[in-house]
Amino acid sequence: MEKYIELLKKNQLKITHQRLEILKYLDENRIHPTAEEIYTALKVSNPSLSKTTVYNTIEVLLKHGIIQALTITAGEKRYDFKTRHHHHFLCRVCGAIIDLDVECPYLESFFEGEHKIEEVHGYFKGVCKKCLKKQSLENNGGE
Amino acid sequence: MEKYIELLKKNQLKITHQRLEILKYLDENRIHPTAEEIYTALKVSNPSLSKTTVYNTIEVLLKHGIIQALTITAGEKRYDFKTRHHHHFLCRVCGAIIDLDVECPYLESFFEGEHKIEEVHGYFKGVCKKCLKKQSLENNGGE
DNA sequence: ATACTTAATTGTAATCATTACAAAAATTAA
DNA sequence: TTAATTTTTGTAATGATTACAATTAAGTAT
Repeated sequence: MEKYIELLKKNQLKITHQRLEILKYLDENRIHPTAEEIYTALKVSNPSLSKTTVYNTIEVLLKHGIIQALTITAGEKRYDFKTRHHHHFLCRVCGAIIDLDVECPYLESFFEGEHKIEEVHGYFKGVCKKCLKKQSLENNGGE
Repeated sequence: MEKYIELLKKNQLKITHQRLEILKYLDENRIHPTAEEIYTALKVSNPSLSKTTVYNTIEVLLKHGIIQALTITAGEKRYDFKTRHHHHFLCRVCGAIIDLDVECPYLESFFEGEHKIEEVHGYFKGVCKKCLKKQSLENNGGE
């Protein structure tokens, strides 16, 4: 828990029980959860937790660049600890969002003298490795 | 208007006044509008138009691959005539969404034996060329 | 440790985009 | 033109997010 206290201190944010819990959850559950998912998961052990607190905390963490928002699925935002740059893959079968370590090596050169790029988001959609394997087993193993 | 009739016929869709208007609007206004924007724009000349019709039509056009959805801005979906593959740039100053003709040449090789990629979305956020120019004029021209 | 000041948390209500649904109207084929 | 089937329409419901005011907690000085 000490690391989350340090993280908040470093950003001159007040250390509250709720913020620590949310940071811990995001750190230990790299599943790009929605606000709802964070709320539901933490409500169990923190019954007094309010959904508004989750939204407030997310907003503060975003503002300080501690987390980042994903808009890969429309109609809901998902959140991610900010680490090195990476892309995301959404599996349409199991719904998992998987981090991808691909990066286009010539990105910079594309924008010489053009727009100023501040954020790069790469989203891929399809079927993940695990679901592909499951499908192929079903097809071959079928009677 | 003949081209939109052909497009609907080719997809075995019923030719209705509303569908033709929506197709025409999307074709002539390549601004990646939201359902709301389409509705507001067409309501002027088609007062009987219902928002539900816009959503219904969008769904049908999506299903037939005539248009595609963008989730670059969270909380709302945006729609785009499906053309050759391209990425998108969102200007945080003027809000414009600009089509980009960049594509990563090594994309395919990244996924050898991995997940099955069905959609590729590249989103960039920052400040567009036009807004950059405006900003630099303001800075230099200011007394 | 106590009191004070300020900021965070909470719960409820409001908002915005989208979806569900049933009745009315329009399209297409005979 | 008529009949069968879809589409359109308007209203109501849903789901995520935001606004807001009262309560509570954190941090600082005493």
